[in-house]
Amino acid sequence: MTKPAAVQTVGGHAALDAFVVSQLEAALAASAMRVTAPRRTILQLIADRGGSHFCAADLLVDAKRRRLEVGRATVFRTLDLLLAAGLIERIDLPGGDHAYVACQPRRHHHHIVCTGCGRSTDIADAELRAMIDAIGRATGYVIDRHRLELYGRCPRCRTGASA
Amino acid sequence: MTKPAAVQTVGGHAALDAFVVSQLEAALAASAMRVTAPRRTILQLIADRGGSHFCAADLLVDAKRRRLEVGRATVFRTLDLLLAAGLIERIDLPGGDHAYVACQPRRHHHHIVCTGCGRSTDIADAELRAMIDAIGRATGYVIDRHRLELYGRCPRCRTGASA
DNA sequence: GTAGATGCAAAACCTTTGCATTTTG
DNA sequence: CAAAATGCAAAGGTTTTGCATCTAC
Repeated sequence: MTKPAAVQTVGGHAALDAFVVSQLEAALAASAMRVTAPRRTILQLIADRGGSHFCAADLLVDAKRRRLEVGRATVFRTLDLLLAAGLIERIDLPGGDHAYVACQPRRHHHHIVCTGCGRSTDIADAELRAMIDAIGRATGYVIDRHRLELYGRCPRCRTGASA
Repeated sequence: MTKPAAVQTVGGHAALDAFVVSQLEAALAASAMRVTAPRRTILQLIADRGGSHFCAADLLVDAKRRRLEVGRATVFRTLDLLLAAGLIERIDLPGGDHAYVACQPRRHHHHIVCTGCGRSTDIADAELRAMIDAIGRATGYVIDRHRLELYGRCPRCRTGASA
């Protein structure tokens, strides 16, 4: 049996906390995109989710609750933007719906999503690359993209709540 | 560096070919669900896709083209059924949309999806389990579910067409 | 004969788009 | 000031649902 080591978490939800504006400006300015109030608002809403996954509708609800003005269309457009910038990533929940999570920009990684609190942690696993190469050799495929998602219960949820 | 072996393909699209009806009857009868004409039709449509991924709309189109009668609602309902029975699985394409693929029933595995022809192959990789355990240990999560999807070009598409 | 399945069409959803107005750089 | 972004509302597409009818067991 192999001994898979080299597992390294690369940080998770803190990614958008204080950096919010700087990350945004860096990413957007670099692409000739403008830093606007609605975009700041949306980034803030995402940051305030504390790392839990969310979908467009969630943000709209949060915004409405906090009486922040953002249009539906703008939320969708901004999510696409953040996705392209690598500040958020699309994940697919076990149930079948999809959501987004804030994550380390521009670095390949995977996610563990807690089925308890919905928070996610980024994972960088060099091992995976080797395994994928082996699968490619075994099947004859040239594998050029992959996606790994893990679901479970985070330390906090295991000790805190029951179940 | 680890030497990931134990990669074993467990067969792919042939799963629904001849077995169609028997599989269906086995799975459905076991759940007090009925074997009906529309369900057979849908299974046939899936089988005839030759292993390529598809979505509900694709089947509707195929059905219309072949003048087979199936209602929209029935297609959706049957897909849910087959999903629950493990005869098909939901996958998520790189582009973001999701689709289904026929696969080995009731055995845990992963998919390689060819970005050329859309066909998929099932993969059983024992290695992955070890890696996931390691990630669990490293992060403190209790991982109870995972999803791995690989995308690339299959041997046929690499040799046949260019690009 | 009866529980379960079908089909239709309407409803519910989610996401995108057109366009006039506002804002950023 | 020009280009880009916003917001609204309407359009588009997909999946679900209610209900009367039909059918497998």
